[in-house]
Amino acid sequence: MYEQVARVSDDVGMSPAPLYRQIADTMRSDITAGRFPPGSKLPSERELIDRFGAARGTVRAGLNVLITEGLITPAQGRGYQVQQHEVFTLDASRHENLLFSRPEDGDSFSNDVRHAGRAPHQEFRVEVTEASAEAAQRLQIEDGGRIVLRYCRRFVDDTPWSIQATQYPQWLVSENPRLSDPGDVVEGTTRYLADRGVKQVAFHDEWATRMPTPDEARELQIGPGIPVLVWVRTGYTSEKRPVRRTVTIFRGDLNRVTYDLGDTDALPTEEVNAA
Amino acid sequence: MYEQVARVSDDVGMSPAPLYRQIADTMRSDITAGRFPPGSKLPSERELIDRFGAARGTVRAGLNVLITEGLITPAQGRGYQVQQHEVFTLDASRHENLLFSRPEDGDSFSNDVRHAGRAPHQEFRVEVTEASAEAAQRLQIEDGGRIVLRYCRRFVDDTPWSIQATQYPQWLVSENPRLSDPGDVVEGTTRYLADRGVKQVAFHDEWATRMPTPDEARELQIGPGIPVLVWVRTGYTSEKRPVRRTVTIFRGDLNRVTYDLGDTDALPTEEVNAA
DNA sequence: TCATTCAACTCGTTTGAACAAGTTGAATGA
DNA sequence: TCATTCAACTTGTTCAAACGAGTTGAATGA
Repeated sequence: MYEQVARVSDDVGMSPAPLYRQIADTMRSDITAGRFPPGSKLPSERELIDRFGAARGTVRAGLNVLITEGLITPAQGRGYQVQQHEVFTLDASRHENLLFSRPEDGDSFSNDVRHAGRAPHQEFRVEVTEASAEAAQRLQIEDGGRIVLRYCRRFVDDTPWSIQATQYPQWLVSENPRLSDPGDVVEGTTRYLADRGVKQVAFHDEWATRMPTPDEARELQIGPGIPVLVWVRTGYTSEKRPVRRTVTIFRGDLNRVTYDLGDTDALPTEEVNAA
Repeated sequence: MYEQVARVSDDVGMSPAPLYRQIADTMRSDITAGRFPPGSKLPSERELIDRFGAARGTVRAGLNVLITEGLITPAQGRGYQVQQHEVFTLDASRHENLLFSRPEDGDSFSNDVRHAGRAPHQEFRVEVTEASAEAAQRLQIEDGGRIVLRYCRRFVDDTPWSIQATQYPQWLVSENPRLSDPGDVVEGTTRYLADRGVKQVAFHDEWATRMPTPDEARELQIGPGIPVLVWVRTGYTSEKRPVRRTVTIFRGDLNRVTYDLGDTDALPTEEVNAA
């Protein structure tokens, strides 16, 4: 009976929200209502100061809320712009079928991106290090054993997309030297290994999200308010032997992941999964 | 030839990093180096003002960087505390085997949480609405058709863990009325449906990350710097018929997800996957 | 002993000012 | 015409001051 009264007192009886939050709330609903569509420019701080009758610091505090929510991006000299994302979807469960793809198709990233009509680009770097305790455990090698780290930073149309670090145990690299080739392995490393008899028949995937470290934010060119997706895939051979551990950091605003599970015949043949 | 000179000028020749960023960088490395372990308190603003010789606003700007990185949390009157996470791992691929579990085990959430020695708690709410265009398409019903929305907010030891909204097409609820029961379906709704002949044999999962909306931040009790994981699972029967679409919002700092793919016999039997 | 009060601490909000630095487009001059 | 300059914008950084509001523990008093 007093439900509505209680609600009202939640709003009215409480001390009013601080001004900077009112500014944030107002601008947020203006954005989500479409009055400032993605890619458009917000009013300048000067205009907002006049509109809300607030000091500059207060206006900036309000805008900062929206920045940390990933809604807007500031640019010195140019104003604030509403974020516009273009989402790329990765089908992680399809990747287990990668071994059956044709070798001339190239690696799956370039493949997917080109299929979407975009231009892929990759940078590689290879390092040899000692395995950390965790890496050693996951790759089932002795503590402090050698591993080869294969870094890869990926771009789509020159926009940084993901950074990847794959750990291979030394014994595997010795038998498959192209893994330590700092250049691209055109057909993809998984395919390369499979062709040489090291078939990954099972994967353990882990997904998490967090804010990027400063290094990651720099490499992926993302500012505050944009989280990253962290993907850790461990690949196993049929002898239960782990052969690689890949850590991929995705820009959270640009990427989605899908898994198809169970009797895939029961799934719609043509997933019309527009975001 | 001038490569190195350019590099040096990037570091030395450039104007020094602004003071608030120096403060952020210093405090960040203090934290990551373990000088302020998780759960410990940072020096007060007053102390940092003295240590860095900066104005209070500048110190706060520095700390704000760490807040939006999810590293620290401020509390009025109590100071800044280094974040401490306790991560809960959800095995999403195991859930496809849920139908073969024993009915008396209860739903999988309560199950998992109790298995970890924690106290689960759930709140339910049910609504009947018209399907949005997207919902109608995904659930393969006519546009504007009725759907039943089943909300669930989950807690672990009274900490908000996730909020979930499941859409069921009206025809399914008519045949299985307990779906519109605002209370808990003890054995889990998937199990309940399976027992009544509606077996979900395939799933399409989508994962994404973003910053929470203000509503989500309130419901999950998370502040700036903590992203959410968004999980959308669509369940299909063997007749290729979608029967539900579940959207789950997880606190990103508390949750991890795993998938086991491929020939699971090749995976280590006892996953010692400590974070 | 025990509950209360309250001073001294903490962070939260807001103002106003000043200068630095990046961007843009119009005016300028070759 | 075309490149340059520069004024007038934009956001970025920093300072100083004041008051509000939550927390804590020691002093106080019953």
